[in-house]
Order: sequence, then structure tokens, then C-alpha cells
Amino acid sequence: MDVKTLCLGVLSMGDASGYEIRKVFDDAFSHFYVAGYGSIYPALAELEQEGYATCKNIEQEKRPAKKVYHLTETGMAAFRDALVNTYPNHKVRSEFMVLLVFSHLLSPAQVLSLLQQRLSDIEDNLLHIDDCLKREECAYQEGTKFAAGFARAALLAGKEYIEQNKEGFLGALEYKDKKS
Amino acid sequence: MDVKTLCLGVLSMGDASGYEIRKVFDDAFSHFYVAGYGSIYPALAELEQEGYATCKNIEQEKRPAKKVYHLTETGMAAFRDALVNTYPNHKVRSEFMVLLVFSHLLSPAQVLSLLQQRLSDIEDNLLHIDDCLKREECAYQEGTKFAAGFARAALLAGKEYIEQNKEGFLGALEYKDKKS
DNA sequence: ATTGCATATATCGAACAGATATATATCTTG
DNA sequence: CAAGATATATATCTGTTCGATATATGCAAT
Repeated sequence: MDVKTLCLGVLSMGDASGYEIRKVFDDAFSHFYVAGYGSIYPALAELEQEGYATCKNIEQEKRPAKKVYHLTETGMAAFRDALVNTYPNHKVRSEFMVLLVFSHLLSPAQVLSLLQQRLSDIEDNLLHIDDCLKREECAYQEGTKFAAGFARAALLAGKEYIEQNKEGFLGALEYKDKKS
Repeated sequence: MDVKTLCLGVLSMGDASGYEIRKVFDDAFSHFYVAGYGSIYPALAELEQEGYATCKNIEQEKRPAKKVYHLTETGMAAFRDALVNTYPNHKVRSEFMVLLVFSHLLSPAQVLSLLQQRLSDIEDNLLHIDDCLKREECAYQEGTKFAAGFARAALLAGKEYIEQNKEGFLGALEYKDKKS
């Protein structure tokens, strides 16, 4: 699924500017999708050209002017269509796991700090998900709640796995170190 | 971490051709990194140019000739250096979760098949991890075992979450459907 | 005062994913 | 046994996208 389609999705939740769409990706969508300005602004321009969205220039006092985009009916139809034809991939890209696989090339102290860093990042992610769920607009969306619960479950399991296996792992690494 | 660095990592486990490196990404690394030929072949050419790897043309009977790459000492040093300076990111890119968030735009039957598809994909991933661990070359690598366990834990938690909350989720969706 | 953060749009370059091209050999299945 | 699928092997091309950067203003904090 490309950024263009995802922008249609965000616009289906209400009119928004590029900056506001970016905030959604950075906030509510941050656990399962990344998109920066470099993808969003060109995507919006294309959506307007193709008639999937209309654009209104809104002047503001004491702030830069906004370009607020609004989803058209054909845009909504295109989004529904894209949803039905999207395979539900779920991919992980993890430098954390790469570092684990090559942990025999690191010092025990470096491996320890790697695990602690991951634990603290997981903690941040969990807090962030809870924050999102507290906002009223999420609480009524069954799909968002289910997705958040799914993400939460995976994060918690990872946290518990690290906590329960940390000592054993570090011990095994040091033992192999001494042997060589 | 870019594909070039990851290729150094694969070569640190033994000499290999581009095709063989691709197999490692597709197999043992598939749970946390994606790389295709379009990234690997150019990366290897650059590594050779920079003196991080040497290349030997190996003719084979009844098979196409191979270009087997071998890590140099400077290449190994560069890889160790890259490991130490890599932040342990762990990112998810999930069309599955996007579809969940917009599940109010799908029919209950489509949502059900979405969940079943994810469950069956998780099952495949779990079997694949177990397969990798059975191979002897993995069994002695503490880091690989730990990473596999970590991935396993997250997958299992996702599976259990879906199984335990599927009915409630589908029920809530249908209830909202009737109301509107 | 000045540093940093939030609002807002926009673009550039390097990297990358996925598909495609090409050629041969082996394995599978009706 | 022939057809088709799968495995070995290298290579390139295109569209997409990530991350950084540029530009401009207002506001809060130090």
C-alpha cells in the first residue's frame, strides 16, 4: 500500500492539510506505517490532479496559510477499492534483531545496553499507544482499538521475553567469550 | 542500516555469492530484514571497489559460474564499526493493521477473512522460525537463538490476541453496522 | 537575547523494493 | 515422456520513498 492510498485513508477521517496528515502518521499510525513530507506533499498534489481530492487555500492569522484537502466521492470509492485489493502484509525491519544476530561481535556491555535500550523503547511505545486510546476519537473506533490491542500484545510479549531471557543470554555469551 | 552493511555481515559468516546472500535474507533474515537482487548486486560491486571484499570467479559444471565474495580485514573492521554505531530500531510496516483501522469500510466477511489470513501467515512464520533453528549452524549461535525467540514471542502473542478477541471485535462491528 | 519548538509548504538525492530479462539444469506430475 | 515448475546464477531498470534540507513566522522558555 503506497502513501497516496494512505493519504486517502486519512482524508476519509476528515479534511486535513499535508502538515496535519503528517502528524497522523507520526502519532496514531506510527506503530505500523512511516511517511514523511517528501512522500505526502507529492501524493496530495497527485490526488488533486486525479480528482480524488479537492484543495482549498486557507489563510490564517499569525500562522502560515494552509492547503486543506477534502476527499471526493471518487476518492472515497478508490480508497474502498484499494482496501479490498490489499494483501494484509505485516513486516518487521529491525536493526535490533540484526545486532542480536551479530552480538558475538559486541562486548557484553554493549549487548546489555542494546537490550536495555530496546526495553526502554518498548516502554515508550506502550505509553504512546495508551495515550492514543485515551483520546475520544479512538475510543469509538473498534478497528483502531483492536489494532492497538494487537500492537500492545506483541510489544508486551517482546518485553517479557527480554526480561525473562536476558540473564541466560548474557551468561551464555560470556561463557563462549572465556572459551575462546 | 543499509544493504551494504548487511552484506558485510552475511560475508562475516562465510564466503558467498550474491545469489547465496539473497537466500540468507530470504531465509534466516526474513523476519527482520528485506533485500532483493536489485540492492545486493550493486552493494557487492561497491564493497569490492572499496576494498571491503574480494571477488573470485568460480566456474561450475552444469551450473552457471559464481562470483564468490570474501570479506577482507578492513571489511570486517568496517562491519564491527557499523554495528557499534547502529541504533537498535525496530519498525513495523503493516498493511494488516491499516486494514484493521479502516475495517468499518469493509464487510464483516472481509474482516473475518483478514483475521484468518493473518493467523495463517503467523502460523507459517512460526514454522519457518522453527525450521531455521533446527539447522545446526543456528543452534550454536546464541544471538540467533535469542533473536528467534524474541520474534517467536511477538508472533505468538499476536496470534493469541486475535484468537481471544476475534469474536468480540466482529460482534462490535456488526452491532455498529445495524445501528447505521 | 537567543535557543528551541510548533506551524506550514516544498524539494532533492540517495537508497531501495519489486519486477523483469536471460540462460540452463533438474525435479515433479499427469 | 513431455510439459511445466522450480532451482541456480547474474544483472538492470523503474517507480517509490526515507531522511535531510530550505524557508518563513510566532511563541515560550532560559
